[in-house]
Amino acid sequence: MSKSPLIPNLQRRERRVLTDDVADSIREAILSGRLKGGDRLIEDELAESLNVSRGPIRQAIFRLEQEGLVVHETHRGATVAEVSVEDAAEIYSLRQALERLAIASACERATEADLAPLDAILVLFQSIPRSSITRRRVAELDIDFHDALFRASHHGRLCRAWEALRSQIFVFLLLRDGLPDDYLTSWYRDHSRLLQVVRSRDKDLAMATIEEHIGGAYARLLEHMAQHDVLRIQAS
Amino acid sequence: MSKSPLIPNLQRRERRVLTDDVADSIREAILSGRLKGGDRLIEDELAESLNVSRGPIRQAIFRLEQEGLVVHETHRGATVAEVSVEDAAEIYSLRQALERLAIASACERATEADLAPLDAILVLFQSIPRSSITRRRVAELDIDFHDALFRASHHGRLCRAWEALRSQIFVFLLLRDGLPDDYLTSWYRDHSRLLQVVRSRDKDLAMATIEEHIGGAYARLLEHMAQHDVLRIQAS
DNA sequence: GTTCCTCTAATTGTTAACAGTAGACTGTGA
DNA sequence: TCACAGTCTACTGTTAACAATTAGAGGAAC
Repeated sequence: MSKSPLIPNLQRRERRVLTDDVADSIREAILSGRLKGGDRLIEDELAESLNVSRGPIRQAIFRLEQEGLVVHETHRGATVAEVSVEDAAEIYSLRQALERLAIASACERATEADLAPLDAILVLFQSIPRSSITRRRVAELDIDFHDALFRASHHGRLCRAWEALRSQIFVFLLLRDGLPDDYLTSWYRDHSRLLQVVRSRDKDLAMATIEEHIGGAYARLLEHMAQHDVLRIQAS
Repeated sequence: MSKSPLIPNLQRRERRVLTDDVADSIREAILSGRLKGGDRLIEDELAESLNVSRGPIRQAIFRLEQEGLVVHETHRGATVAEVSVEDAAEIYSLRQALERLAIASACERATEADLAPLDAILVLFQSIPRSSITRRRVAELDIDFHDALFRASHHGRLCRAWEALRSQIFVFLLLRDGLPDDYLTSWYRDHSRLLQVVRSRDKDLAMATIEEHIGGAYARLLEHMAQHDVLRIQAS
């Protein structure tokens, strides 16, 4: 019962509501591949399997639509979004525009306290034994790093625009299966370089660095999609 | 490539649903000033005055939150968003990033058919007698013009990011009361220049032009907010 | 065989009643 | 006067039943 010791940390824990849990469940089902592109999301089915009524389900679907994981048509229902090469182009070009602004704002406004989480993620990454690391774990750390970067920009609306893209990027990060050693080393090098240019407070350098960073990620994604038939990740 | 002349205007007429009407009503109430920053949006009140149940009201509130016109807190209800000078900085910096990408994409991908609406808006603007023009009408044409520009970018996700910002920009456009003649002439000159650089297909020139365009709008807004106490548009 | 219609089943949109929470409002004691 | 319980009220979160819409299966006309 005493979930609040005297004064633990004044973090205002935002109250969780059913919709939050439902959205998390469905999102996880999509990201883990249990739900594939094109699959229909039928409110009654979800309601029964998650043991809630349709109200929270509807709201969760609406939220996931904002995240770009779900497509909803009036009177016709919602389906899991399918991603194509064109979607990748949209997602990464928009991402580049957003991250450019994020890193520029971070150069101006980030405090050392804002940058500490970025350091922490890099340290955490290094502390994971290479043998036990997974594709999913790297993807999570990647998203967490950029999350922290957006937060360091102190730009609420920019963060929300990023949140509308984040899950879709995560989908792409999970596409590849292998984790070659050189990828792991370049991951660390690239991200610590990002943090370094923020600390340098050189906006132009920072923007150029992150443009190359995102551009590189997009190039690798395109290459991967060309090799492994991209249509596989669409509805079969 | 004629666009299916057999069946003329088979625009996919999207079905309207109660939530759409409710969202329009509340949005209009906010934009027209009937609802002011800080005002509470009480579901029962809105439901009764609009003669619908709370379900559609709730969905509409979440949609307006997505548009940035409303702030919602769990178990605490929704209020009309208040805008400050800091919000203006966020909105215009994000807008600049989005429009930069939009005009660059439009340079690459817009067809003449995509640009026709832009021409039409300019012609329409010129056709309105200067005596009967209103601040609101100019604001609408302004938003319509940029709407069409985003559509011409053929970038769905970019359009959705713009939609999350559009209404908030509209609020700022309505702030000023006067409509000096030189503003009207510069409005036309600036926007026809935007259309012109898209037609030139010179991405760098286009991005530089729109950066100046948005930057100028932001500068005028700041000046206005400094003169007329900005706090007036917050909750009194 | 094809085209059109009708009907039906599945599924979403809407409503109204119920449950739980946060903040205001009392009254009490120093 | 203030601090602090307990209670109350107004509101949001949730549910389940009802209404409206769509897609598809079958059947009749040609």
